[in-house]
Amino acid sequence: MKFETATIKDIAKALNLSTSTVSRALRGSYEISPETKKLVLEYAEKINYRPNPIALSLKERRSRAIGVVVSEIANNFFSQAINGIESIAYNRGYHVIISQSHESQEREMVNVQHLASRSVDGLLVSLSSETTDLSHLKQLYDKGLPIVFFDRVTNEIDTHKVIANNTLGAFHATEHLIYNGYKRIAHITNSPYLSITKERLEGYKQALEKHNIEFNENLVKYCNHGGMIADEVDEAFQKLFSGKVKPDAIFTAGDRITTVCLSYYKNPKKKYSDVAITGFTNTNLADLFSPSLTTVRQPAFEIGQVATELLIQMIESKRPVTDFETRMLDTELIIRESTKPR
Amino acid sequence: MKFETATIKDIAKALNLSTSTVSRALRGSYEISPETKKLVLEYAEKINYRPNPIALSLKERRSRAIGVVVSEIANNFFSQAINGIESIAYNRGYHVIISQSHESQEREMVNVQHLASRSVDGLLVSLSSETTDLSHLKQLYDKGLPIVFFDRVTNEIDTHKVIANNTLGAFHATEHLIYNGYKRIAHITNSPYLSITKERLEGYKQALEKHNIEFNENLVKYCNHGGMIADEVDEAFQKLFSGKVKPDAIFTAGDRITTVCLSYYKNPKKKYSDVAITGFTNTNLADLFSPSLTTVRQPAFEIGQVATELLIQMIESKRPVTDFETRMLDTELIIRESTKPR
DNA sequence: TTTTTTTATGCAATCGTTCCCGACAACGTT
DNA sequence: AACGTTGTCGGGAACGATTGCATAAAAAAA
Repeated sequence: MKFETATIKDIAKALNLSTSTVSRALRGSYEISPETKKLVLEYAEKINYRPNPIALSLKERRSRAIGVVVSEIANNFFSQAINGIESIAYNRGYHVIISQSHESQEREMVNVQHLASRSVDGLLVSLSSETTDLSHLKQLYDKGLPIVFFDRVTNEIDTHKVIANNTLGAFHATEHLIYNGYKRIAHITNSPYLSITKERLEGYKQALEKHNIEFNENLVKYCNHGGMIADEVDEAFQKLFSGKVKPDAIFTAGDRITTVCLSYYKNPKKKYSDVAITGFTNTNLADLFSPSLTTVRQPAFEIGQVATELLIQMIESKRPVTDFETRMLDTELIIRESTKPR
Repeated sequence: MKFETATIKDIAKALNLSTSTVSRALRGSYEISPETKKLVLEYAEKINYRPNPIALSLKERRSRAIGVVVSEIANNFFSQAINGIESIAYNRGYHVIISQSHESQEREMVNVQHLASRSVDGLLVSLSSETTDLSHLKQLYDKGLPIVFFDRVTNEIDTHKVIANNTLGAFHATEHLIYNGYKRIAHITNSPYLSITKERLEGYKQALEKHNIEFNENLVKYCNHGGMIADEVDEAFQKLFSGKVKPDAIFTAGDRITTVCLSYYKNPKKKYSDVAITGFTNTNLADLFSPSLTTVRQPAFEIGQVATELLIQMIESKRPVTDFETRMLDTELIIRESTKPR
């Protein structure tokens, strides 16, 4: 099945003009006489002419499209960030092409390759939890493809980065637990490769240190796929509560981990009602859980916006950008029942 | 900032061959001698040559991209459906470009225009709740752009459609409420323009009729933006409970409406504990609510898959497709606490 | 009337790729 | 020796749009 659109040639033929004249008339060039211009414009309108963006891309060597690579759009943080990305991109005349890595380095590489090779003008990337090898991105970046990282960033590539203040967010959440009397605070977190994991762990440690609570390695559990595989969260949870020293609070890092944890937490057989729980998540259903969930909320929409602005700035810059910044946006601790003093 | 990639010309020049020979060697044409082929292939590999998809699109008059138009990716149903779409599309070598209408006819039109004009080979559409005028889609469809509707469909365009069995799903949910002793069952639903609204209302009515409960117009409230604007759900809720005959159960249609309703339902000031609640939603957090929520779950992933298969079939068909089908997939009623007998 | 200037238009190259032809060896057949 | 095959390869035209340059006709200046 083929889909035929009117081209500049059709107009030229119909009006007995050359394609150049039509092209210029369409773009309102002063060289074209008002009558011809009017003729062309009216005919173009009549047959509903639209310039072929693909031909334009080829000519101008740009596609006016930006690629987004995230792990899962079903994750609240990312769907909100994408809304932020779109809000800026569409206003500036850019398409947004979204692809998901599903936390797999393999799929991330394939998607990036797919998006690159001149079909996008720039990339907005949040790394998968599996990613340790950045050569696929580095190669493209070195060739001149603008890339901005957001949320899950890397130090291996020197470019703009936009992140939440994860360390401070984790610090506040942990300190909040401490203030409410909790002492054995477990931390279930994402893959240790991720920047967000390191930053949040750091905040967690800082809060413990400030309040003279000794850091206990055994209270930190890593879920290498960010909770995408429920089993790994299950295992982390089991291990935490099968040890000698059971935690009296859980601090989770990551949307998926938080909700999956909550479902174990609500296990009807075992009672965890003495255990406090809080975590990073951007769900807007936290009020509806029982107990309602204390959350660390990231400014996802704004992160998406800022990252997009920086990327478009890079794309449209005449000279290579060499001065890079890392924008950090504050998180918000929303206190609800799940962390109240017992 | 510009991003340079190696082209077939670079290879030709380096190897002192013509572009045609290089092109043929790369595609493994039998006309090229094994030695030349090897030479070209090795050099291409060395400089990491990737064919320019834009040039290919222009030449082949197809982009190997399909456009998706949904109201909100943050909606669980849609993000799951998109996963289904992707799973098929990527395997068949198609890109997926997602755009959101945010329940606005205006934005839907802009996005569709943007996606069309030869930059996508076909469209997967779920209409916005505001859409009454389909001329933008009709025009493109008549020109030969393959379109498949899913979830929120229309009769005005004769093409493939993929939907959940909304009528039966609504019927089962309503009947379940009736079996559990509820009699004054309210129905809070989406915009009356939408196919899903009509179908679910129909199922609701059928269940009432079967059990000899008179249909009461006042128990049905419409939220014209599918719950995107919390106020309209608020109003619907208020009206239902300010009347003389208060409902003893609520049946909601739509992800957003269901969760927003739940938050009013959990209003700490007013007590709705006698009121049962259930609705269409694809959240996987229903277990975590309090009370845990009885839901009608749609096979979102499968709907996305089937729609994509049908679309690609249309795109790749040599002759215009004239035989259209409407695939209907079963929903699943998952019974939890929120509808238990009181 | 002739020359210069202005105005309006067309030609052709370009972007990267494919593919229809045509070119031209090195054969084998008559 | 003349011709047809076969195997390799290059030339060049597309695909749709833009744009520098050339050029025709018309208008203005000489």
